[in-house]
Amino acid sequence: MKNREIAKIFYEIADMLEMQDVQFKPRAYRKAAQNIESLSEDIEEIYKRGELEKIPGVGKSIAEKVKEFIEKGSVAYYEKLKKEIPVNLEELSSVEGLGPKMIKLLYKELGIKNLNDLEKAAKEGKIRHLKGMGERTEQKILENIEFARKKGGRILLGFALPEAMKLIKFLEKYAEKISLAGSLRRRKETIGDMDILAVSLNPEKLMDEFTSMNEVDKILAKGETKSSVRLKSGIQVDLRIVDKESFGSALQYFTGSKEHNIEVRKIAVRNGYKLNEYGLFDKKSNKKIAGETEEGVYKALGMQYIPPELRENRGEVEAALNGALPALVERKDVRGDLQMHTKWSDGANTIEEMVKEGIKLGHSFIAITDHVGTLKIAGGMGEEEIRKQMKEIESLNEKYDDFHIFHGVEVNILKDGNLDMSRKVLKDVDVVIASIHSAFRQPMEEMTKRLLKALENDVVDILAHPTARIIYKREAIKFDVEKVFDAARENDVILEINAQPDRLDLNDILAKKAIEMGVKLSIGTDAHNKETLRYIELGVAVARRAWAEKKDIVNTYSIDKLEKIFSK
DNA sequence: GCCGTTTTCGGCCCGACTGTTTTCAGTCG
Repeated sequence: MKNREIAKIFYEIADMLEMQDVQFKPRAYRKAAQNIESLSEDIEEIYKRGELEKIPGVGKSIAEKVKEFIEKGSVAYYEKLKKEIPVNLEELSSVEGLGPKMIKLLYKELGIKNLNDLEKAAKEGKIRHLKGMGERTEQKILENIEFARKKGGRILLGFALPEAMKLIKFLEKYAEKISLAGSLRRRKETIGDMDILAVSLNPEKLMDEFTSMNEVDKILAKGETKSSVRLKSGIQVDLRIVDKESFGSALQYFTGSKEHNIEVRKIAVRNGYKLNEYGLFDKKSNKKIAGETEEGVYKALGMQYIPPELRENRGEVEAALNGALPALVERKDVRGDLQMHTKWSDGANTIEEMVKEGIKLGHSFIAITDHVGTLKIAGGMGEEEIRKQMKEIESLNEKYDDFHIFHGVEVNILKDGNLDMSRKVLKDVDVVIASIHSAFRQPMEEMTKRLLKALENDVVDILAHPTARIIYKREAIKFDVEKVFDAARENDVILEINAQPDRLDLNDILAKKAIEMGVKLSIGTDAHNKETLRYIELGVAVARRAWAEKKDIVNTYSIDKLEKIFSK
């Protein structure tokens, strides 16, 4: 898929146009980039059908550039702009506080093209003499370069969420109301920073407590209504305090996404209103229509309440206007976990320990899916061990009579698409999870064939972590998504949403696509110890971001129904 | 450069904080 590549080019064009003080075009390019980036379909397919201009935000001119990129692998307009200001935009704009205007100034005056140039100039005290700059700006740049290098920016949802909850728990003592906002509340797979919103009878005290928390490494800004700190863990946290009457509109505003808010504000304008963080106002009389609750704001705009996970401008605004939002699956609908490992292979706990933890989490079933076959690193079990494990699970099922343990295995899909275990054994276990662990450097067509062969194998129930990506570490494997998802549906194979924080695979976009294609999904934590069974909530988050309803997620089914599905 | 439930031309979301300023531009969300 060239979607990301193309989106990146348009984002950069937007920045470069902004450097040249071009009006409005940057916004147009950014919008197109955002829409292309979140397409679930390969943009080349859309191009082949001649439907590029049907993508929102893509008109004649941008469609031309997409076409040019697909056909020639480059965009002349982009190359031309790059020559005018030949800097490493991605690198430089990763430094907090550096935007297009400053980057341009730094290049024009000092020839700064990348982080190294920037650091050198700052250390030599050259930046402070530029117009609009000073000593403090220079100092800040130096500090932020170091940070930009160290962190690379974003952190995983699964790591940010517990930390954020801890802060909320501490701060709520000083607040009347408090909530997460921003990308964390939307449960994006990675988080740039944490946003917290609060109402307080004693705002000053709350700000003081916030900026003096143990976790704080540095206070970046402190004001009456907004403060920012950097935690020792490197995460930036913004706290905003608003009036009680504005809490709903502020929460809506600070939850974003930015693109979602732009759409919602347009609806407001269309109705003769104005929407900002203080409330929804009648434009003429300036009378406040709503603002205390988010629900009230959406309602006043004639929309259904939109759950935060959907607020990505992927069609939710239109759906909410039409009363057509999905009834999203909830954590409480999920009755069990469909992938985990124990001491039988590479896990840390026994089956019984996993059962007990599952019960604690409110599950009524789990699937034990240890590695089998020649995947020796993961302690793959042989045929005899599988039979022994079967006996242990049988007796545990008798012991815990309100709880059910499915006996499963996770089997490797070999390079040729065959499974790494004899069919005879696989037929005897309850549930077979197939997955790719060694991706080689297979071309897309071969990878597609490999997956299709596995999906067509009648013993396979679930395809786990289908793209095998590791966030920020390993690229997703490339395959023909349409063909593979079609085959999953036709062969009644469930696709997994793997809930490991660095996997989240399928991701929200692909999972949404799978649902649209009629494929069923499962959530598996892939836990290798009992503590990480709690990652189930990350899987639910991805499902919700994928617009999944209860019926789309098999973890919500009864044990009987699952047994039938697995014995297909 | 895109778009249309007033529009095929004339609009395009809105406000806080910072650092430099003495009234504001740039950045961020």
